[in-house]
Amino acid sequence: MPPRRPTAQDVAKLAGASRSAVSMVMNGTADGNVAPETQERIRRAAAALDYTPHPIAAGLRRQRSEMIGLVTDEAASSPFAGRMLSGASQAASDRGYLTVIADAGGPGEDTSHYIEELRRRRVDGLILATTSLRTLRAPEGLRLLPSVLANCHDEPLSLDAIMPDEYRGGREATEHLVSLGHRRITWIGGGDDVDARPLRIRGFQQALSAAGLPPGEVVPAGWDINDGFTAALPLFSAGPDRRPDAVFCANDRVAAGALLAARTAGLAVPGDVSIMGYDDQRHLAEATVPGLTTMALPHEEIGRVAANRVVDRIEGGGPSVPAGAAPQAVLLQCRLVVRGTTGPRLPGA
Amino acid sequence: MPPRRPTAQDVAKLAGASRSAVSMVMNGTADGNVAPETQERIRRAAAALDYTPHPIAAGLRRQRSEMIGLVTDEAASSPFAGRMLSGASQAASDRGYLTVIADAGGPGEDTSHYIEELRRRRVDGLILATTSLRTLRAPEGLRLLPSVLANCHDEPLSLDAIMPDEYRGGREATEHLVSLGHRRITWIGGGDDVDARPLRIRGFQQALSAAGLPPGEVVPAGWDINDGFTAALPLFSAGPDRRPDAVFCANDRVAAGALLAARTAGLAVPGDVSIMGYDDQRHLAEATVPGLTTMALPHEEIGRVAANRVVDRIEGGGPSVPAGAAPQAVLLQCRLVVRGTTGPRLPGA
DNA sequence: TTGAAAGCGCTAACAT
DNA sequence: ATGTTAGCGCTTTCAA
Repeated sequence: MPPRRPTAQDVAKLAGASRSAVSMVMNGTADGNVAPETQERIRRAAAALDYTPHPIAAGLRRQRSEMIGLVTDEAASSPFAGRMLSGASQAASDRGYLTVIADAGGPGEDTSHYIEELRRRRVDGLILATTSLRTLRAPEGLRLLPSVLANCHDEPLSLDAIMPDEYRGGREATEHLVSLGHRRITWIGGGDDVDARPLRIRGFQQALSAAGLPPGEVVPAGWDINDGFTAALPLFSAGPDRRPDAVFCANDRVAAGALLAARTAGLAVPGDVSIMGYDDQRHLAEATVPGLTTMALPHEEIGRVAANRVVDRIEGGGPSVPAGAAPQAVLLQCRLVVRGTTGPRLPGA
Repeated sequence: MPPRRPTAQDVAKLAGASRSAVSMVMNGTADGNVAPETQERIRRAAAALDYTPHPIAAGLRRQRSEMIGLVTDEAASSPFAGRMLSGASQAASDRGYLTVIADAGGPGEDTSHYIEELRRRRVDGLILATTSLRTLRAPEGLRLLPSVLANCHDEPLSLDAIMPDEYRGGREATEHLVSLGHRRITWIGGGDDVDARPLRIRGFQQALSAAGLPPGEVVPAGWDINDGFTAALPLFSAGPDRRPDAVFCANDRVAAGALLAARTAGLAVPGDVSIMGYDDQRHLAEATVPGLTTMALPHEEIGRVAANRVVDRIEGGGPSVPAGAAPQAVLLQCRLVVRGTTGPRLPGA
């Protein structure tokens, strides 16, 4: 049974001061209101009793819970959700907020029920985070308290949205390949179901064009290892003068399949062909032979930035978007992670 | 700005009843204390005002927060953490509890700081969850309120621990291979750094022995794709009469490497050799060609069971372990997921 | 500079 | 069967 915890009253008694003095000392509002030596006695008494203020009582008084809610669509099935959660909870904790979570359990699931539940619990702010980048209609409940969208946005933009800069990621990944001397670069994979794909492809074509190269070929396929394998095998089986120098894969799983296809076709990676992934999926990208070069999605940072922004809003005191200020989409940079699947083409190849 | 929410007082006034009657109606303790028609009026008034009780105020009065804390060691870098979080938060929510999270950020990190922080915030109970199965020294703070360990345990057992039954998983996976007619089965992978490995291997040997087969060969290696590849290649390159019928891999990444090695060695899977994984790592096991047969770790269920047990303890009112009752280790079954990498050996092979 | 007092919104014991 | 009252532990205003 939890032993009874000391209250501010106990501390006041031990220090020979008043309850309010204790409160001020604990909240840092004592200077100029409480004599320094009284402050010191209070601090000592608090330490002696191992006193910490009761946040629920304080919250009741202040009408704040010092909690932010994090609603996810499918934390369970994503290898990325953990990074966002951990980034957000870290940042929230650094600013004195607790993070409470609610997971809808699936990508299509309605999150508004969870949002209402968290509102009922009086969270001070909300983050709605999706596992893969998407456009959605923001549930009305979000508008009733400070909130931001993470890895998703609504159209037209009515709430702050924190997202990866997929366009720039696509561009910089391609620039990496071009800088290695590759000229014939083919895009592989990805269906039309994910918002990120067209952005990455636009960046891809943009980089090629900026380098004075013709548009790259785009081979559609799914998002899984076998899709990458199936799509890449015929490309790699073509003659040396007809096959690509490099492939830019829609994600790391597709890249893993392409890697497998290269091996099957008897091509050396990166000697004969370079392979670029996307996502930096943990326990996959670093676990292939050789490790995948890839663009890392900044999930942890997305969580961090989203939490900080919500807290800013809470402490700024306004609703999600301050009256007069337009909601903002914040694009965070993806990070190039160079491992073993990209390199210059070998002369002999 | 959040519009001012109605209070029990407002509802009482509108319904022409007393505050306490409202309280009882909202808490389901009204029957026998409040006249049925008054109850009905109160319910209607509450609905009209869109009233929901203020959980912080209730918590202050009841000395309960209706929150459980979930402390993880490295949610960010594990593909499995999400499943535990989502199982736990789902179960907690079903029982009226909010889940608050704190992530230590790394496998070696000290969690006691986070446990103290959550205790300070007056969570009613705690779950300490690790990303991979391990033995640890339970931080003292856990003993001060209802708590359980998830995916880990202490030695000697002083707290309830919810874990996968790795021994049985190893046994049943092996039984699957044996039932397909395989006789020469080799274990591949896994270092001594993970508690799960010896258990899985014990199950493996136990199943072989129960089938009247000699002990299986154990080839140590790491836990990643390249480790599996490196370890499997020489095995698969041996002559048909010297190579294994099947390999049981320490985890799915090792199995993915073994699959690649089989392809490199020119072996058909499962025609020439069957490959068994472990973990059911999302976006890997189902994404290889063919999909990996594997034992799924019951992470979601671990989260669910852990949360339910904590809530049981909270509502039972005792400390982590009721006086007199021994702490309990609960082993949850792993689930065999048959995909494409296991099957009978083809006659011609 | 200090301390007393009034709640925050709710629940539970008590009086009617 | 109903309403009244006394806090839960804290913050903050106001009077001394």
